[in-house]
Amino acid sequence: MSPSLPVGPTAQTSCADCPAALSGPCQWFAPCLRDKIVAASIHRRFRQGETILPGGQVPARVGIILSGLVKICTIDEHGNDHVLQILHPGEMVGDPFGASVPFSFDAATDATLCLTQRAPMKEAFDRHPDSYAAHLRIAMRQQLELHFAQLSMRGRNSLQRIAYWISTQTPEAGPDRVLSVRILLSRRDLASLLEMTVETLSRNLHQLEDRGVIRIVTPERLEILDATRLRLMARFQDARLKDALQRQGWEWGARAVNLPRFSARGTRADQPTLRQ
Amino acid sequence: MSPSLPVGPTAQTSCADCPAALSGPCQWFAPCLRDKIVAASIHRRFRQGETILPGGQVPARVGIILSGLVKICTIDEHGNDHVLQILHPGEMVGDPFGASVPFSFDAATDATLCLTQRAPMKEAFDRHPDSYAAHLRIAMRQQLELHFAQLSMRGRNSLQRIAYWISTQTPEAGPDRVLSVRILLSRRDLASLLEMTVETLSRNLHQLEDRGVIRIVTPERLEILDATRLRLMARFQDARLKDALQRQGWEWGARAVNLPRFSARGTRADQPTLRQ
DNA sequence: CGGTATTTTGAACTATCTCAACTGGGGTGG
DNA sequence: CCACCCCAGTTGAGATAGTTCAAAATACCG
Repeated sequence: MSPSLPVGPTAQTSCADCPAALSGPCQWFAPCLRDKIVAASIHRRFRQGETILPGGQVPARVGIILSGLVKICTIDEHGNDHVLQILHPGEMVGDPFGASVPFSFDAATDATLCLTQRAPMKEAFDRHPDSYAAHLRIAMRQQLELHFAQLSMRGRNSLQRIAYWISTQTPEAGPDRVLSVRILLSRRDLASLLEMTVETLSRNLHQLEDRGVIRIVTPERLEILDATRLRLMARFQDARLKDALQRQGWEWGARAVNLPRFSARGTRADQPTLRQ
Repeated sequence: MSPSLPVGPTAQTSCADCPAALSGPCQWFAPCLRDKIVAASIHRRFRQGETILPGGQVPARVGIILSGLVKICTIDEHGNDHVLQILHPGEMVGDPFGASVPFSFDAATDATLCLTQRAPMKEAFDRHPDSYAAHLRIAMRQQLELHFAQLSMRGRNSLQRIAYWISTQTPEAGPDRVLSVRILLSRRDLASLLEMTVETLSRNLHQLEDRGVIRIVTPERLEILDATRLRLMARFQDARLKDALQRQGWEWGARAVNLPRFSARGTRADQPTLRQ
């Protein structure tokens, strides 16, 4: 078993169709290190509702989601839990550096995870400082996603939030090119994620149906009849964001918007930052 | 100017009382690199409401907040902006690795920032891979804070949210040991941050006063009369979280809570993860 | 089929928003 | 110096989205 072989025999079967193979941490490491990690990995199936990692724990392993959905949730003092975020295949459960997160990670659907011992992974990180940068990028991206999720709630009513959520789901194109979305989450989880009661969720879904935007085939299967109107209702801001990304060449403090009463006051003296 | 000198003459005045001196990125680097960065830094004052960094820009500099508060905000299509997060002295504005963030950073109060050219800082990061780890830790902490902020909204009514916000502020002990809080944010910003209108904010503050929990000395100065009741109203979960952190020795999938219909079904066959 | 869990519907209730008017302090200009 | 203005903050009253509680309907599974 020479260390130059990319993957060992056990790994070959495991990693061939791994959704994290391209995005996850496994590919940051040199083959020899990767082998070690793979050797320390196990696949494990979790049933819907099962707790994968309870809050406040520092687990001996980190997990990468292979299939299914994982919900980050917190249980308040009344026993009702709030879904904060949904994690998809390829994303990580648990911090590889051993930080304890005070939220519980539960299987939102039946799910399989690739569990890796944290110790060898930590070692691999230390030997490959580059991997820190890679992991950092991912962390920043997740934070950005969180900000967006937060944004998708602000100033939106329940109908708009559902419309938004549906339009973020990647639809499957059916036989006659009808776009359909499968709701993998239970009504309870989805309602909690979208900050509303199951009742309003149900009512609003049917309101969307009444307005001819979607069709509820079965409770877990929707057809999107009017994608444009759906996005309008969701107040999708793609356009605005793209615009923002295109404006270039900004410098610090070059523009002041939203001036309250200071507009006329104050010295415009020191503007040390323009150019370079 | 030998590279072994910890700080150059310009820096000495600047960095002596820097709030980021202990927590910020400056202290991750070796003195010689730090000098270079300090040489490329400028202090700059921003007035309340001034835009420090508009959304979607990749600035040539990153800033560290020295004093004042910075709001991360986004302007929706109707022109009203939503405050997503408040940054405090010591925290960073702009990504040192040049990621463009689609949110605008505005001065919530008059504020001073230490602006550093991104290029030399990036260089310092690359030469000191350890600094990646340090920065990663900070990123994770910020993400955790975000999750908490999100949590502080869920399932809470406006009164509870204000109570929560007040109890997160660090109070100053007055002369006769009366705890007082200075509200640096405008009502508009605070209301936006807490997801309510200025009217409800005002009403709820006065309701807290009527209930004898706080006293509104001036619109921007509160006295906390009953800290215990305030925390109760805020539904502070410190206790629960501490509990969670104390439970140790957890392993993956050892416990299943919240079992829906799968409780009786399914094989309990493969539990490959216990011990080690 | 029969029992159970989930989803949907209904109707009363309530927190929050909206719109509009009022207040008071600080700065401005006569 | 005083009157005025302007704006942030406060208060009031009506409108409404969303909750709550309760019950019916549907889907799921042995």
